[in-house]
Amino acid sequence: MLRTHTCGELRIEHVNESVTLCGWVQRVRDKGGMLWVDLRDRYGITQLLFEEGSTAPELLSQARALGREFVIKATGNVVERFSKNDKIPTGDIEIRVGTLEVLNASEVPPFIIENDTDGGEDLRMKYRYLDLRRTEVREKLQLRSKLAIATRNYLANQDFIEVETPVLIKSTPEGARDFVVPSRMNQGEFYALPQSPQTFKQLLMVSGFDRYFQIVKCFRDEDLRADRQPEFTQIDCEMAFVTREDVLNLFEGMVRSLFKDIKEVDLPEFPRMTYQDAMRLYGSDKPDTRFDMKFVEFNEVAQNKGFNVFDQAELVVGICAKGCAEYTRKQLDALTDFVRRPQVGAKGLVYVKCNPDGSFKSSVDKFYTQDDLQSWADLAGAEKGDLLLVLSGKANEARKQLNELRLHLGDELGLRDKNDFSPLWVVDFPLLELDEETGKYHAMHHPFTSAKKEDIELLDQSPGEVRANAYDMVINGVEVGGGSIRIHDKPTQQLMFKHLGFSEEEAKAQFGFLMEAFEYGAPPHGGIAFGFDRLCALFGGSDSIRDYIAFPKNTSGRDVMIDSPSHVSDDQLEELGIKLR
RNA sequence: GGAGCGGUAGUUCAGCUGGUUAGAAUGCCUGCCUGUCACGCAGGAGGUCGCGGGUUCGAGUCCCGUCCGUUCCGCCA
Repeated sequence: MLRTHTCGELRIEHVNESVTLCGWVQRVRDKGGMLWVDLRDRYGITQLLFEEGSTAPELLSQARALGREFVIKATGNVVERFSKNDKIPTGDIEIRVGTLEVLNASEVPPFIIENDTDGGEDLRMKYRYLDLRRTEVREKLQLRSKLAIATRNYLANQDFIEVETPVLIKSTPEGARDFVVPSRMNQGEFYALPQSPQTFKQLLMVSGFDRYFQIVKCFRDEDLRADRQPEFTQIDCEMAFVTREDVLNLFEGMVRSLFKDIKEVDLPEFPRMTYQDAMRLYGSDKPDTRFDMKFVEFNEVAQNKGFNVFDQAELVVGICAKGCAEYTRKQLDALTDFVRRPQVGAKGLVYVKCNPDGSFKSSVDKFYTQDDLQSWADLAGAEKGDLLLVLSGKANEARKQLNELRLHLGDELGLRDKNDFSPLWVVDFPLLELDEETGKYHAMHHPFTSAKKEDIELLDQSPGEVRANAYDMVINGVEVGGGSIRIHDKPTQQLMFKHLGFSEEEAKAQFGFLMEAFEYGAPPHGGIAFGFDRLCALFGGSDSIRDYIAFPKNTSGRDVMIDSPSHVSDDQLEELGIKLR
């Protein structure tokens, strides 16, 4: 070992010990007769001292030549500081250096490697290895590591077996675009990288593994977002001989245990909300339940009073913002502008101020009497001092728009505290979703999801109404995980493929192996997969998952550090039998 | 594929209605300083205003195109 201690562990009781530390020069403070060096490693910072008179002149000039991020080894005595620093754990002591060795010099870094960095996102990504030296970023990866280890421990204690599944698999047309890998030995053919190990974990159930999990990389070739990377990590889980309740209970237990162990947070019991209720009350299948502001439908009281916009709308829906009656014209205009942005797409926004004196002031006073507005307020449970905000239009669109407004208001009113955690299960998702462009139905979750028994007969008549045995875990409006009870017999799976528009041949070509496996004693099974990166970001209180990934990609899917993707040589293409346009 | 915002010193940014030599902070370099810890003080170096075209007597500033970054919509079984 080059060192006797780390830069984070020396305390007052180590005084008079001779120690050797290694690390990076964070900063040099030259006070003329005295000179200090902040020496940093991942454990902390320890101050080195050089002093005119007591430090040898050669050593002093050696220290003066140090620059930021030099890697050095320093040996000396631990001494009590003359003036202490209570901001750092090692602030009571410093090292009076006797010998100094530069292990490696450093160029001046392109940005300052401190928590309060001056580096922009782009630059930090290009020099990610420097960015990772910053405590703030390092701690996020440490959190990730702790979460992964705690997850493994929890599941191992529950008799889960971790199994690795292949990364070079088969492309399928359903769902997200696949990343594709050409095969040299089978020219003209391609592997695909898995979007999830879905079929493999189901086959493991057929194999009798009973309880499987894997913390596994998955890949989707779709456009990126702050919470979406082309390669991401799932906690992928599957169990045999279980009901939906078994799955929900076990993984609610897991997440509760993670919060307890890592954040010392006791989560409440996770309420269950149907998809239908989630959409009706929050306009979202992943409602942020940290704050209330549930939707109120005003059709009964607002229609047929002569206000054309509402009269012609399928749905008139609003929210009650507590204590916001004092919003100024400017603030209301800003909210209107917010919902009219193309990303939200509402035509307008109606407000009703419930004044402290019991009167009402609204943007539609021309059409509604004070009594009318009183009935709105009654319906919404609005009190004096509250503000009603109302949208209208086609039901689905109006709900979606109001959801955006609700979240925006939640932010504005400080109702979305990062240290609050409000979990729930959203259950009974629709099995199928109508694709407006093609007019065809596709699986909302995936084609292996089973339908609720009582809904199966609707499959032919009104496929859109069939509910699935599918569930999402939602915390603070983030879809943390999702899963389902699967189909485990061939006829049902065949029926499902038929409804998704697969011909028998297509179904067999793509998933024949799975259906064949179902003929050899497949047990009933179901599971769940958690977005591990999102879970980490949630624990860390971030909206972006990027800092929880050691080497993430930018929004164009590029790694700007190694500069990938990149062209390959003509020889490589030749070998693969690929010709570029 | 679409929309918004951004691109000016190593870095983070300012730069008004187009007008002389493009600024600040920080970092970097030099000097001074014996208790600093965001040390302080004095001085200095540092710019293809993303790129291309246009309007104009004159463009960092206005217009068009393009590239890059970022946020969102579409997309994400």
